[in-house]
Amino acid sequence: MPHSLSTSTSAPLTRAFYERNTVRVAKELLGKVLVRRLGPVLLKGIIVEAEAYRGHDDAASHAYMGPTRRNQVMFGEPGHAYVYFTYGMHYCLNVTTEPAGQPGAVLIRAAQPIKGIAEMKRRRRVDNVKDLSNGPAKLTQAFAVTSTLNAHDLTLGRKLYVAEPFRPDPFAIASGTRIGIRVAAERRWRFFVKDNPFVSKQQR
DNA sequence: CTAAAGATGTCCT
DNA sequence: GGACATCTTTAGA
Repeated sequence: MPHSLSTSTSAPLTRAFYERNTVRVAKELLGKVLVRRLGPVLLKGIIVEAEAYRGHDDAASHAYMGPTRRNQVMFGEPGHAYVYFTYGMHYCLNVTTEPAGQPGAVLIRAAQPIKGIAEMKRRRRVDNVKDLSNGPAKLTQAFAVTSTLNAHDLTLGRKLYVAEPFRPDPFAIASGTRIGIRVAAERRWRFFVKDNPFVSKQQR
């Protein structure tokens, strides 16, 4: 996995993949390929870090208090993008999980770029590949994800989706506590590819 | 209506 | 290790 250069991918993951327990989906998203289509330009990265956020049982989740205008997509059909704006300047990308009516989302925190790197460098205004998408807001900047993609259906294979890698390399999964939260901080619902240099923070 | 915090990144010391 | 940018959303009055 750490040095996979395969850029071919298969069809988008189906609804059934997302329509399951959020923690499990978070784990299984590791090693999958995030694909962004910008007209003729194709951007791809292997997901190497993700966090699970649930509902009434998860005080750290946006959905903890119930549905609001911002989080409503978390309560909808699984397999859609949940993009929110935070800190007055950053976007974060999630994919929705669990059956419709039941909230859940997985925050995509980091990816290993494998295609469209020049375009990502341009968007990020940095030259080091390791700095392109090793963090949730860096990733959305590199992949050109903003609120216009909120609620986008990820099973259609259009502007944004997730797919199986063509030739997956084996890798080990590690878990840790979620980053940047102040409640429910004991839960180890952050998953990442062990020893992968594109993970945002390796500790814990 | 108002205030406070936020699933962060960058630059500085 | 810490300050700070910057503004939407939300909870609570």
